Amino acid sequence: MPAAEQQPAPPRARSGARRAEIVALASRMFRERGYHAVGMRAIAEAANMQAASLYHHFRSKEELLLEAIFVVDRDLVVDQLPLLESEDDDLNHRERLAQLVRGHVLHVGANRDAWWVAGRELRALSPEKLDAVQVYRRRYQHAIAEFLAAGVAAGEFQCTDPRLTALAVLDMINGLNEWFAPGGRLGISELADRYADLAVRLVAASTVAA
Amino acid sequence: MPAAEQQPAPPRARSGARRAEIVALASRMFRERGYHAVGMRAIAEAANMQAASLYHHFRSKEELLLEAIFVVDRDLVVDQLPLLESEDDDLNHRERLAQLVRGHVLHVGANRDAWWVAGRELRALSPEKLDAVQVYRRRYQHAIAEFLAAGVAAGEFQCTDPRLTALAVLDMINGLNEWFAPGGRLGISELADRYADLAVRLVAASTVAA
DNA sequence: GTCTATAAGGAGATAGAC
DNA sequence: GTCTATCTCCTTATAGAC
Repeated sequence: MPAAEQQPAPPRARSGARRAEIVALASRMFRERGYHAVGMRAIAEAANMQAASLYHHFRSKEELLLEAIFVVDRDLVVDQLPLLESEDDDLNHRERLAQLVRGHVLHVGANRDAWWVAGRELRALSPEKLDAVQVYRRRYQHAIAEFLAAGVAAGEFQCTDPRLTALAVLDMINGLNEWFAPGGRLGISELADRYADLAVRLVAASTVAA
Repeated sequence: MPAAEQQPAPPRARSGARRAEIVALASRMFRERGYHAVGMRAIAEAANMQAASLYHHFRSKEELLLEAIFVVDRDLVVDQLPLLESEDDDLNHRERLAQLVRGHVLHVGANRDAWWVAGRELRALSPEKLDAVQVYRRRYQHAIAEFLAAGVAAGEFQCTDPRLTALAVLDMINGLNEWFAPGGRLGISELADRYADLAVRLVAASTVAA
């Protein structure tokens, strides 16, 4: 995560360690109480510093939010796209879909705070920052829709509206973040398997013999 | 909606018309900008009054929020439960599930603002008010899980974990509210039909010939 | 039922010392 | 890189006139 930060770079701090700590900590607070309900003073207190010191690391509260959201959206796309786009794979579409869903569920489980914030606090971003995030999001949705369509063409899937089904699958997975908590009835890896099964059922051309 | 308001009643205004207008208007603003980002002054301005006048109609901003959330959650349960609980129906489980999903999708489409707020601003409620809402929500989830289990027992459904599948179906539908907008590629009644199909695919015991 | 005026406090952000 | 002190503005909510 703290790799590859050679962008135009914010005018103040650009280094990683402390900055990343603060982002993680703010993500958790945003998740628990909501972006607008958490003040810079509260974040500073959790980081054992004064509010003014936060402005050495971040230009504004919104930059803090963007960092939490953007990194997660970008990471998921980077992790998952190869699975969708590789053509010369020896896996069939059904197995690749299952892998994709498992990977997505595990990513959500491993980054609950950031996913929660990414899912619910987009509105707090300025239009330009919002666009930067949604570029990744649209690319992911589009890739999944294309993949489902390819599965239909290959005779493995049956799906009247790949775009809609892609959204339905993603919404199903993202909803998990609303109620999942470690230590519950089902662990995240069990959930990954079950959601993969559910997704396959949504598109499989006929009943599947495992 | 404005019927049956003979509860203990808030100490100030208890009548309906203006109050309901303000709730609807606040719901839209909460949806667009978020509960904490919308001040009482902004709500008052939209209602063509001063902030202080709002406190004649509502004891607090939180009471306004509760009204938006609670009515919607309660209404959905009241509308949908009969479909799940009636036993002597001549419809099979598959058709009843399809009806349930259609009803839910249409309800979301018809109450977008309120559903959005109910889905995302629960945290802003005090613990007692939150509980009052979640009683309805849990009842609905439980009824669906039981219904799926009954469908399995009847040999119509195949479903290894009805509780999880109930959550997955609900999350899939509620996700719709994130991206649905009237005038888009698909209208709400088309979406209702397609989501009903998807839900049936998730649980049907074998491929379904319509 | 709506108003004006205001209380009491919190917000994001900045200046400038160290 | 962190501090103290402060600016400016906005927040929810109330008091009391009309």
